[in-house]
Amino acid sequence: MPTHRRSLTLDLLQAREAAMKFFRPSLNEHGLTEQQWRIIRILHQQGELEMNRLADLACILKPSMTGVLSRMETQGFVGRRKVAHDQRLVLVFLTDQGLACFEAMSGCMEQNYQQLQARFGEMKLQQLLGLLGELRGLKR
Amino acid sequence: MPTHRRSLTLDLLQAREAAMKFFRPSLNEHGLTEQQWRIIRILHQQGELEMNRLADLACILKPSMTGVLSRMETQGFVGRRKVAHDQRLVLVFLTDQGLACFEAMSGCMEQNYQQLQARFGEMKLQQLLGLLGELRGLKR
DNA sequence: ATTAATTAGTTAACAGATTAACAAGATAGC
DNA sequence: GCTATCTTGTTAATCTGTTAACTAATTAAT
Repeated sequence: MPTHRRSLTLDLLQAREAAMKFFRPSLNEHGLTEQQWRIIRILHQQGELEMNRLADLACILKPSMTGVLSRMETQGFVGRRKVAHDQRLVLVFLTDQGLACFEAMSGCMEQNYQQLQARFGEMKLQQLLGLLGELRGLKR
Repeated sequence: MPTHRRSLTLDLLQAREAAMKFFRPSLNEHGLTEQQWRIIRILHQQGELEMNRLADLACILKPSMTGVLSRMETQGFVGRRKVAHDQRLVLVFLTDQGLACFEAMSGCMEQNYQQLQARFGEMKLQQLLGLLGELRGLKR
C-alpha cells in the first residue's frame, strides 16, 4: 500500500519543464510561443493538415486552436483554406513566411537539442523517446 | 542531418496527454482541476510549503499560483499563513477539507494508475519513471 | 426526400500560463 | 545607520486551456 508513490503525470510534467529550459530562451528571442512553434514544426513536417488532426498532434484543444491560428494567420505564418468536397474542413498550411521562420529557428533549436543530448546521454535519450512513443500509443 | 527528428518536448507532452486520459474522468467527477489535484497531492505528501517551493514542484508559475490558491482557499481546500521570522513568506497548508478531498480521491486515482500500469507494463513504467527523474534533474 | 444522428469548427465563460512591472520585506556593503 | 541589492509574492495584460453549448455541413435511417 504505497501511501505516496511517484506520480507519472507529474513526473512527465516536471521532466518536460526541465527540457523546455533548453529551448525557451530561443523561442523568446524569436518572439514565438511554445504553441506557435509546435504548430510550425508539425506543419513543416506533415504538410497541410485539417484543424482536428493538427490539434491532436500539437496537443492543443480545438477551441484554443481557433484563437492560436487566427493570431498566427494575422502574423502571416499560416494560411487557412476550405476544401470543396467537404465544406466543414479547414486545411491549415505553412506560408512562405512560416517556412522562413522555421528555417531561421531550426539551427538554434538543433543546437539546444545537442546540448540537452550531451548532458543527458544519447542512449538514455533514445530509450526515453521509445518509451514515450509507447505510452503515447495507449489509446484508452 | 536529420531534417525532422522526434521532438523530445512534444513527445513528453503527447505522452502526458495519453496518461492524463486515465485520470481526467475521475478529476472531472470530483470537480477538481489538474492544478488543484497536483497541489493537494503535493501538500499531502510534503506538508506545509512556501509558495515558491510549491509552485516549483507543481510546475505552476507564481502569478498563476496566486490565483489558483485564492480560489482553493475560497473553496476551503487550503489555508495560507505568514511566518514571523520572514514576513515575505506565505506558507500554504492543506485544510481538513483538503485532506478529506485527497482521501476521497485517492482510491479512484490508484485504480486508474493500476489500469495504466497493466496496459503499459510495470517494468517499462519503472524504467520510464527512472529516466524522467534523471531528466528532471538536469538543472540547466 | 426528410428526419435524425455525426462531425468540424466556433463562441462563450471562466481557469490557468506567460512576461513584465511592481510593492514590501530581508541582506549586504559601506 | 543607510543605501543598494536581492527575494517573495502580487498585479496587469495578453495568450492559452477547459468545458459546454452552438452553427453548419455531412452522413445514416427511415
